[in-house]
Amino acid sequence: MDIYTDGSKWRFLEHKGPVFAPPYEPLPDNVRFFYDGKNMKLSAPAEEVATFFAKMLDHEYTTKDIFRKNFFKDWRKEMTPEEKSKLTDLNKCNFSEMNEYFKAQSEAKKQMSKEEKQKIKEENERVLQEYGYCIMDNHKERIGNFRIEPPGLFRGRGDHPKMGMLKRRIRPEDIIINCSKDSKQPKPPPGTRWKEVRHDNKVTWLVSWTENIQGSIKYIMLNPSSRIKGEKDWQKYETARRLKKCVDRIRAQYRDDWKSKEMRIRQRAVALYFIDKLALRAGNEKEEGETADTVGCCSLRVEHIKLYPKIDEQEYVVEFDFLGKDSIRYYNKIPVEKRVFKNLQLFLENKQPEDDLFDRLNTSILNKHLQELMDGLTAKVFRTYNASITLQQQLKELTCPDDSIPAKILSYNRANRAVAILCNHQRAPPKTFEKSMQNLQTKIDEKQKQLSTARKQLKTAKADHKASHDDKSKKAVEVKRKAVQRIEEQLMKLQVQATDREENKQIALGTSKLNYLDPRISVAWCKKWGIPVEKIYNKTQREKFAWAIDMAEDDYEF
DNA sequence: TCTCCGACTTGTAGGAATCTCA
DNA sequence: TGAGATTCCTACAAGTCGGAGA
Repeated sequence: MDIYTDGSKWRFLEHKGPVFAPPYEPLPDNVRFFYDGKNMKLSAPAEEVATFFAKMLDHEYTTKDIFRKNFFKDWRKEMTPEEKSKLTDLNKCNFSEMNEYFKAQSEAKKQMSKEEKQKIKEENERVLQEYGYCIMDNHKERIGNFRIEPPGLFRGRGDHPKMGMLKRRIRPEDIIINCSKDSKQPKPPPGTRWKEVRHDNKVTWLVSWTENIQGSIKYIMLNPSSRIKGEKDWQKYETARRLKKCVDRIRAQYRDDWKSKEMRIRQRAVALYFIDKLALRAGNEKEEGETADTVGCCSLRVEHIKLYPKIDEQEYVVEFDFLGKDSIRYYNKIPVEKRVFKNLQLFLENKQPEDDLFDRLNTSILNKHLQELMDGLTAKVFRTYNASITLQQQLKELTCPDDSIPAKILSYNRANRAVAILCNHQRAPPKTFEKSMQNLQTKIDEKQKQLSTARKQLKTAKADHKASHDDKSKKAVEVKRKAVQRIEEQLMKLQVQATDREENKQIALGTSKLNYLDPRISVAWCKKWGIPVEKIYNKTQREKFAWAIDMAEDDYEF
């Protein structure tokens, strides 16, 4: 599928390098910091780190012990010896003037005149034009993230042991540039130099640096609309379609393996069943103490499942309760085949809650096995496959040919939602959720009042007509009848909207749409039912899925 | 076989931009 | 016309997976 057969990703690559975070601007003298009630002027490096904390004062993070502890430890490293000896207790630090200053700043920004805002916009556009594009082979391509991450306090998700640590400022000396030999090399800012300039066309990134919290590498890569990303995306869905062709065979095989004499094979087969049926992630091992304690399928522990031989009229029920990626809770209670249940009981024997459920299995073993079953098959392909096939099935099931366009779009959202639920894509309910539901309810109530008034009027009109039997009263009845009908429709629409919103309260549709659903299914559906593709994909999404919009006809089958 | 690292995909939060309605 | 609601978009964290090296 790659355009080059030797594993190289490009022949020519030219870009302008990254945009660095603006330098620190010291606070004006009237913005004070207090320690133990006393005003204290901080050195510039200490002040900068203090402002990171001050900006977050309203955030829950700053109330967490680990965050405070990590922050204070790293902050002290930036202090002068004098500051270090004075500032020994974070609880005695008063950042409130700083906090108010930044709030005022952002307020002022909002209040800027149209002209000032326009000027900023133009400057941003200029930077985008200069740094936001590169030439890869014969195309000008949009770069994804050409700005280097500014310094700040690390915000890990969930119970992250490193939250609050200082993310240091990235300098040109930290930066590795990747471009082709025959290109015009990006220049480092005056008086600085790059860490390295290399010409590696086996990778797709343009710029990289090592981040100081986990020691991992960060990259600048191309935008999803680029050829290189689009082709990879297409390839991903083609792999999932190949799985469709052999999934029955694979399922039969793992069901058979539930009976294996070998423990490792039974574990592998049960894990694969979960990955297939429940769309669980693979679950790599993680270094303890370096990250939040989260798991996927292969790293599930005894404490994450409960077995019920019989509960609520159902037999062989497994209850899952664990924190997955981004510390999102996965909770599910499902009946499984008797064999799976018996195997799980076996796996649990003589184990402590913190022991691995699949002690003879890891992602590398599982993926090696999958590779043997199908070329290019890995655990995550099941998620892609099951998501896409579910969308296709649901669309078939839910779309009514006679429905209006809004009703069809509602069906699309419901199909999308089924996938999001399968993949456990949750979101925090929007802060304004209750209020917006209330507003909608008010509208519904008003509509209902309107309806009952209209119905009364219809009744009166009917009575009038019965009494007079003239044409005029007959027409009046018709008019009122139409009015009732119209209001009924409007009411139904509002109610559907309310249901849709309620159902979507804790579900995030974006991730599945962007990463799991073969866009050709959606494009074909749009073409088949005459729905403008803009109703399904916004501008960015259409750019990302341009390849699919070009490619798919109305009869496309995943 | 195990560990570590590099490259790349997937994921949510939150701010910016845009829309909607009084 | 401006505030609040909603949608879009970016930032960047957190996964997956393959391969090198011991």
